[in-house]
Amino acid sequence: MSKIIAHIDLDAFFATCEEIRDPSLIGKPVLIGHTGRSGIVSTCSYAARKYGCHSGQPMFQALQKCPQAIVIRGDRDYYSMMSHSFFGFIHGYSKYVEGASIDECYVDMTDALRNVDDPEAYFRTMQKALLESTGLKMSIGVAPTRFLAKMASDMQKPLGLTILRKKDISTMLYPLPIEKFWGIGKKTSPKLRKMGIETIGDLAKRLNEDDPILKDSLGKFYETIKEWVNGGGSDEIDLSTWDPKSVSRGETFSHDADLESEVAPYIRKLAKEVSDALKQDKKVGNTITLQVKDTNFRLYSKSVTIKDSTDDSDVIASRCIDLYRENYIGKMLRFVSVGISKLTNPVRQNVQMTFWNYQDFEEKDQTKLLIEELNRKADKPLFKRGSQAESGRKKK
DNA sequence: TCTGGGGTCCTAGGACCC
DNA sequence: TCTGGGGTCCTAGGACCC
Repeated sequence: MSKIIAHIDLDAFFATCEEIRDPSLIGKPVLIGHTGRSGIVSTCSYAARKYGCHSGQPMFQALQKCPQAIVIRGDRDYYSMMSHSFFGFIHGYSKYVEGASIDECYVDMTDALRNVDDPEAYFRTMQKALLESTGLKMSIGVAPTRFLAKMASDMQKPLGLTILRKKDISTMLYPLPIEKFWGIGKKTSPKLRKMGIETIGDLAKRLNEDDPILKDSLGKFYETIKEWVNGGGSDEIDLSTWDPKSVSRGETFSHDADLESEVAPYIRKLAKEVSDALKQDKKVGNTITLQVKDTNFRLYSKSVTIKDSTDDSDVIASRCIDLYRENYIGKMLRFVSVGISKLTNPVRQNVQMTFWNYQDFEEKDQTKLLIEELNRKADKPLFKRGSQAESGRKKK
């Protein structure tokens, strides 16, 4: 018995939030984003889309297409508050909700629909209830797997409802152009087109023929999507709360720069923001990454792994400035970002605490006894090949 | 026409250890 | 003196998504 997975996506979320706050905007072309140097459209209303505006577009270009558009900078705090009410609303229908971004989620509706005769009517009522209570519009894709639900929610918008059953894959999914496939973007799709793959159906055919050339160019993704196009793949909802694996902040300069004296203040400011974010999340990290973009948009990335994990803004900034200095390329740059990864929770430092105790014992010449004791207590040996003990000993 | 900023995951080569 | 394979970690870069 297959599950019923819904992928729910809010339509033109940021723009709709603005319409809710200021109803005079309803029906007008609205662009969310900033107008400054290299500003882009992050979302736009459906009225603006009629003029050829779309997200990711440079702002000046959107304004050329639609000069009368209303530009709004955007208000992350307000949008995240609206996002909370959306997630609260969805939780009223199912406890199996996985947030995929600020405006989209996967929901296991199997239990919720157990005694429902007309699922379509049920989802329509749900859409209406959200619209009436918050003003938000959602498009829903319903399918037996996450992938199919995601593809389905995009088939009709706004306020769309698409039910995609396994038996309908060949008529509903296969005719779509390859660019619509989730996970195949602007680099891979032209490659596939060169191989004669123009639709998702073409891709499915080649996958099922076990095309070795295709396999070679897709790597690990090959096996995954082979399942997907045949109606397989995950139908699990991950209920764990989001646990960031990296934190970064970046900024485009007000004018191109290359001198350390110009770049370093940006690095310090961004390092402070990264540090604040780490502290708020109660995390520390030990791989520090500096990224810069040159004027040709080439991205360079340099990183260093430090021994002691940190959340300190001075440590992060000085490591990044070192990286900048060591790798100075003498090119004009337009963007810099500071990031940290290999994050851990410093609360979980029991292992280290035990280790300090271990040092006390060491002085009493009971090292071996204690290591044995610790290893007995832990599922796995705490000290692998003595390496952890080595690095810890130097700490003093 | 000239392209933001925040993330995730994958790949591939080199160092080092056993 | 020449030989090997596997595992893990680090680094850089790339593709993709929202």
